[in-house]
Amino acid sequence: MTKAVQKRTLATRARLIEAATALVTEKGYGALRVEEVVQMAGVAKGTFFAHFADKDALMDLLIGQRIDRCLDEAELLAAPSSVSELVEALMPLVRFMTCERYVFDVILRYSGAAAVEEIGHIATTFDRHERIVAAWIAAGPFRRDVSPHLLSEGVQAFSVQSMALHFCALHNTQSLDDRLLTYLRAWLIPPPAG
Amino acid sequence: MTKAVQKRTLATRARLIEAATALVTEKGYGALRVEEVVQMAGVAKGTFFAHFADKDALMDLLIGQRIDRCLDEAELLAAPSSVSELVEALMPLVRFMTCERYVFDVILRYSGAAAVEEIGHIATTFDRHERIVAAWIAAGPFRRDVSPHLLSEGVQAFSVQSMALHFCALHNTQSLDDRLLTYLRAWLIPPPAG
DNA sequence: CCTTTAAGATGACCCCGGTCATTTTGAAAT
DNA sequence: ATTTCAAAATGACCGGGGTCATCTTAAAGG
Repeated sequence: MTKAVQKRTLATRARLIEAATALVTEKGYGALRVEEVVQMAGVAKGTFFAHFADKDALMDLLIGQRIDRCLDEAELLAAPSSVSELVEALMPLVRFMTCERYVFDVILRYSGAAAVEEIGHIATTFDRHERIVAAWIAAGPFRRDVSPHLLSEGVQAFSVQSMALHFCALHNTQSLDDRLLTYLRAWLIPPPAG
Repeated sequence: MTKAVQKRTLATRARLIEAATALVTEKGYGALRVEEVVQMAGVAKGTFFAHFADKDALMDLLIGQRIDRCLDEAELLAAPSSVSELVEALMPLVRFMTCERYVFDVILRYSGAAAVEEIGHIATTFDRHERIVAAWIAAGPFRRDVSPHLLSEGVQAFSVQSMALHFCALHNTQSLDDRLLTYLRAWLIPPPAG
């Protein structure tokens, strides 16, 4: 009964994504124009919007895919055994997320999670990332008075904060990784008893 | 020599802001249209952009003003003596920031701080907020192994995280203040010695 | 094969933010 | 008063995202 989707549909969709990917590779995410995508894919503009709710939905897909590849690599890593190793492990993703201001904006908009009906790719990757980091934390020498899950959410919060300040005119004295290191030491290492 | 600014200029700018404020009050921030603002103010469209770099710059001003009023009230409060009192003190601002999805988006975009040349209103209010909270923390029964400044930055990070998850389809089981409370307990209260 | 029909594709059109060559205006200099 | 000129205002225009009535096509039923 769910056999309504035609072969043609998938082909068109694939061509759109292929064209978009090529254009992003060539000129970056922020410079992507729907007009150019449909022209390169050889379809009409309306067709684009039959496949994607809006331009952001395509961005969500493309960026989500890239993030997923980062996470694939992250999963191969051994659990970090110190905060600085953790920062090291987080950096590939952080670097992608800050490669363009526009990319960071889209991610913020979609991590804080899209429309309520449909859950986007980026929101899904945030979940996946949270689980990976939680597993690292559970295996490492970090505080144990709260759950790895909560600690992992905190790592995300501090990562976002570090990235936001990285783009901020008021606070670009410290480097992104130094700042993240400072935050995560305070968050993950139990202070000496007092 | 710096006497180039005419009276007319200030009057026009005031009319634009007045019109925008009225329209926001009537229909919300997300529904604001530049076209309507200039019509109500009785000026041409081009004039708007002679006074504001873009629509976001006006939003930055309007939202920044509202945040400043929240902070004025926050400054009158006594320093909170527990995490739950702190959350209580933070909530008025948090509630405004989440009053519309659009408002939260603008704030994220501008707290992460606008163009590098010009520092926006919102970015300035984030700084002010950080100082107010740092003073509260310094006066309260919170951990002392790291600076109030750093702790305050963390409070902002967790506030943003809580608001983002509030808008997220995947994570709206817990209420915003409950979530913030959980984060801040873990952040501000030193875990028992171990 | 031909008919039927719903999924898919189309492109003219709209909306709205932002630009810029041109015109108007205020006030300083003569 | 008149001239001058830079600041301010103007509105036709553009770019780009998004819509929708209409046309095309794939494939199921006869």
